Amino acid sequence: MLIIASILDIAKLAGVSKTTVSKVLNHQYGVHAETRKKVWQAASELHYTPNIAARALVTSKTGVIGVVYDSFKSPIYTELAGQLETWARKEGVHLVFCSCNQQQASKLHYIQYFMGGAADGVILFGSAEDDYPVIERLMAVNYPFVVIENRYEQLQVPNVLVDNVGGAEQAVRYLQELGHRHIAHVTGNLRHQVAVDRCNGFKKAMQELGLEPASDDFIRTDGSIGCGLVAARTLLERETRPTALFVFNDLIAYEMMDELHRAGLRIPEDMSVIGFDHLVGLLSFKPGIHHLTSMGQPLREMARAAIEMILSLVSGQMPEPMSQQFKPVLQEGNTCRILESKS
Amino acid sequence: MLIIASILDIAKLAGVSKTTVSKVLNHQYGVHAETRKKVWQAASELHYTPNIAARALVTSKTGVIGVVYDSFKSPIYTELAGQLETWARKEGVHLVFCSCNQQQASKLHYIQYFMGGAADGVILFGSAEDDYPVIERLMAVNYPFVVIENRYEQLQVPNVLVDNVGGAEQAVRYLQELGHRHIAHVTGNLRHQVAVDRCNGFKKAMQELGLEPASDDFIRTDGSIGCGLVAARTLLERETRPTALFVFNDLIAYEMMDELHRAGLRIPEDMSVIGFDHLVGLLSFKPGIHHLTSMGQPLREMARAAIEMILSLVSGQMPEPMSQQFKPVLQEGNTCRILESKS
DNA sequence: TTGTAGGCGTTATCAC
DNA sequence: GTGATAACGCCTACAA
Repeated sequence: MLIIASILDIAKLAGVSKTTVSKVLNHQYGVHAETRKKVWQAASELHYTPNIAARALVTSKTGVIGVVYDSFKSPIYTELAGQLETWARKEGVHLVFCSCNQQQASKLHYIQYFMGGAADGVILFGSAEDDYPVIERLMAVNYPFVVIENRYEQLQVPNVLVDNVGGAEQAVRYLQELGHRHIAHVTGNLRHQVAVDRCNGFKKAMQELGLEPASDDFIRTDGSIGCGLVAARTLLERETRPTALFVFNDLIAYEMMDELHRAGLRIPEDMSVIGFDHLVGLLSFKPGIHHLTSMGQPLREMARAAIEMILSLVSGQMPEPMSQQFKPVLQEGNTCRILESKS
Repeated sequence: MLIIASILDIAKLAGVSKTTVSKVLNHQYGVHAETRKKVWQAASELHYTPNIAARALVTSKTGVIGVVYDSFKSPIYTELAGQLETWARKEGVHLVFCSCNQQQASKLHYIQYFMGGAADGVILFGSAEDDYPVIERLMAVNYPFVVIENRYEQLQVPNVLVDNVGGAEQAVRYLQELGHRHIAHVTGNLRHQVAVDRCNGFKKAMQELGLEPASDDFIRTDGSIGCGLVAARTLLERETRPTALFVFNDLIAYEMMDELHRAGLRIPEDMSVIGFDHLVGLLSFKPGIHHLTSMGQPLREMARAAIEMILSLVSGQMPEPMSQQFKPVLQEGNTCRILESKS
């Protein structure tokens, strides 16, 4: 049987009242040094652990922020988790994470768990458009939340985002400046706003540069593990191939390069590739050769912004500004080559 | 201001008592269909969210298990997180994760958070020897917990582990069968039991095979990101090099291969490498060439065992058996070559 | 300096 | 079928 001592137990053992114990435990003034010592003595003897559920019930504060993921699988997200941790620690709050593995029902459960007193607010990670009900729920009761990497067209919510459109444009322009004219785009899961934005950025830049992409220059994927292989095979089957690829993210890009390599294509000689995310942590242990050129996300700053926003919301203020957007930064590797003009 | 409705609010709106509302919400019998409808109506109107803190206070059950990590950085751990999720869902419980980023104080805080009513039990992830205080605390109050990938010599605790000693032995034997005689071991952080075990397995197998490793055949690392580079350089400086490496884990192995490759060594022609963990998820997007031979961990089974154990503990029974050990499985890639005997 | 009493939102017991 | 009432462990006036 669980034998967790309560304040009452301490009070009995120390021969004082509950109030006195509470005061001592919370480091408040107005208790005799002698008494204080007795209380601490009793507390440690009983291995006292405060019942935060009960405490939260009366103070309605837990000092904890919940973070809701779709999945822990994506390395860029776990990277961001580390950054969030860092800032949270600096601000003196704690973070607990959960992953709903794409199950909307689970997501709702976790949100309710947090709303119901387990956390003071939540950070929601970029996810599907099916999130509207969740968001509406949160807004209805005015529970503090911040969204990372996801926009909701009709709703004005506190969010931290990356300029995916701009980043995509920048990637295309970079390839164009290297001399590429025929550029294809490998999409992510277009049910996610992130993927839509990067795709739109690609379209926009191509149009502005007068490079009309053909319909088969959009290679669609669902962003799942292994989708890069499929995309690569699709590409390999074509009779005329682009000279460069702008790929939704680094994971897919790596998978594709792997498969293209296997088919005998050299990178960047036969195909230039630019990704998105700049997964440095992982890059460090990948056997040589390819250091993927990629649009990097300023994760540190994003994490900081998210923590600051949620904390101001928790303390009852509207964050200023309500929404922050960060610019991706091009990180050059060795997977894009200068194309000599052959025309 | 937060406006979360309570049962009392619903009761007022529906014109019934708190008790009745509670019964309806918990799907209990003995309420008129009419009344039930009214209650649900009022609940949804007020966006009712149950206060799990208050509920936990009276039922002392949350339906949630806490999982405490040292860090989310290790891919093998996030992989395991996914597996835990899967089994937890099957069993109808939810999981929340936290990472203490090597900060012992943080770890204690999270444990207390969970013990104090936020979870029914915790799963502790393989970590440092400094964990004894935490474990003792948990045992003192009889709070349900399971340890994954960590042993405590003097304490008998419910744990799920991998036969690291046996796995290391198997790796060495494999290399020996391929003809290798001079094998070096790159260690992990020897403050972790896992690293000590794999090192001991290496020693044991070498001894049994009559291959006495020299003292500089142990290349020590602290397991942190980038340590593989350092290890590789240490290796490159030596005048006589081993023909094969047994590396603590895949991450370090990849880093080393990267650096060795850069220095002009070919793998497996000039150096055979075997790792530990078999990070398949990551392997899939690594540009060709090297598919690391590695000792794989049966994560699915481990996750299942951990969930089952914690649940039986939560329900008041001792898990049977108290401790489960799983055998690593050799996964052949293309980083180990057959050594022709030159003697 | 210390103690008493009330209430946070929920569930459970037991009358009505 | 329904509704008081008491607890769970904690904090915080306020009284002694």
